[in-house]
Amino acid sequence: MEAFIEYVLKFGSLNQQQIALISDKATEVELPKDAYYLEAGKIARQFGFMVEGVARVCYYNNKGEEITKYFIEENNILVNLESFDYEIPSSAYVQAMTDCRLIVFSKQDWQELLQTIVGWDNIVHKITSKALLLKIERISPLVAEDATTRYLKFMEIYPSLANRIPLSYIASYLGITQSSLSRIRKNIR
Amino acid sequence: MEAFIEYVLKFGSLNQQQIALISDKATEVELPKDAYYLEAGKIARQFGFMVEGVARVCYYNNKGEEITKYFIEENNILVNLESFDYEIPSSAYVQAMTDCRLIVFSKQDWQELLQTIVGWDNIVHKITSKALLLKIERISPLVAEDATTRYLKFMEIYPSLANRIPLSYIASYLGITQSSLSRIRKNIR
DNA sequence: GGGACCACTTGCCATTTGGCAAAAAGTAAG
DNA sequence: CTTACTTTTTGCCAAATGGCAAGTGGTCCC
Repeated sequence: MEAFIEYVLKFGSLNQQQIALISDKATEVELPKDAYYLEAGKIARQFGFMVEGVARVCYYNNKGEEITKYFIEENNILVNLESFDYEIPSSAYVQAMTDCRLIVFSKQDWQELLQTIVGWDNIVHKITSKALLLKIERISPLVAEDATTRYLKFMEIYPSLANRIPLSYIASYLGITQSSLSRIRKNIR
Repeated sequence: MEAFIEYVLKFGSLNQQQIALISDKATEVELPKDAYYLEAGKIARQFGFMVEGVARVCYYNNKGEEITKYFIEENNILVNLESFDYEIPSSAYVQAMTDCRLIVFSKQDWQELLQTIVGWDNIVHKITSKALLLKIERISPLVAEDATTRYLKFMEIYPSLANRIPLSYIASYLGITQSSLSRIRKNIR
C-alpha cells in the first residue's frame, strides 16, 4: 500500500486523513502467473496499481496472431481507462506474466474518493495522462525502426523484463516472430 | 469557433455565459502549408484546436530519418500535452501539411478558464484523455502488421488524407520507404 | 534414469522490404 | 509551349524477416 501512496504523492499533496480514506478503499489482490486480470469483451470494473510483478496487455489480430501492446511493470497503474471510464467492453486482455500483487479500487469506491477528496480528481488526471503519454512514447518509436533497433529500444525501456518473461511475448510486442528475435539476439552479442 | 464549441459540448455541458468566456479567450490563427506550429526544443505555449487543414507530428531518429508520429485532422486538439502541462521542451515538430486554420488559447488564458469555469477542468480532462487514447489506438496496431496491412489501416483511419498529402509523409508514418509504399499501392489496385 | 513438456535456437528457402538511381508523371511559372 | 522543380513510379539487387520444421537444452514429475 505504501508503494501506491508514494506513487500518488508524486503527483500532488494529500493529508493524513485523505491518505487514510484512500487506503481504506484499497483492496490487495494476488494474481497468479498467466491469469487474466481483464478479458476482451468484459468491462473494466477496477482501477488497479501494480505493486509487484509484470503483466501485459494483448489482443488478437484478424489472422489470429497474438499481439502484445505493452507491458505493465511494478509501480504503474493497471487499468483500461476507456473501458473503466465509459463502461464499454475492453478490446484487449490483461494477463499476468509473473505472479503479481495488485492494489485495486472498485469503480464505486473510486468515484466516492473523487467526490470526497478535494484535489483527488486533479491527481488522478495527472496520473492517467502521464501513463497514457508514457505508452505513446514507448510505442511510437517501434513503428519506424527495424527489428534490431526495436529490440534494443525494448531493452532500454524494460531492461529488467528480458530475463523474466518468455521470448515469444517480447517478439509479439516487437511485431516480429520468435525465430527472428532469437537470431537478432544472437547477432547483438 | 462554433466548431470548437460543438466539439467541447460533446464532453460536457456549458451555459451561454461560460461559452462566451471561452470564446473570448480564443484566438484564430492561420498556418500556411509547411509552416511549423511547434518545433523540437521549444515549449508548447498554446492549447490548439484544428478547425481546417491537416498537420503532422514528426521527429528525427538517430539516423537522421524523418519520422511522422501521427496526423492531426480537422476537429481535433493540437497540443503537445507534456510540453504544455509541464513546460518542458518538445521533442517533436508539429508541421502544417496543408494550409490550416486553428483556434488557440495561451497558457495563461487557459489557466484562467480552468479557474473560472466550474467543470471546465473535467471537460478538458475528458478531451485530452480521449485524444491520447485515440493516438494509442491508432499507433499500436501499426507495430505488429506488415507494410501492406499498415497501409490499409492508415486508409481506414485517415481516408481523406491519402490524396491530400505527399506520399513520403505517409511512408514515414507507416515506417517504410516511399518506394515500398508506391509498390504496395500498385499491388493493392 | 526416462519421459513429457517447454522454451529457445537453427537451417533452409520464400517473401518482403530497403537502398539507390533513373525514368516518368505532375505542377507551377515564365 | 518550355523550363524547372517536385512527386511518384520503376528496375535492379542486397539485406532483413517470415514460415516451417527439426534440433537442442532445460525443468519437472514419476
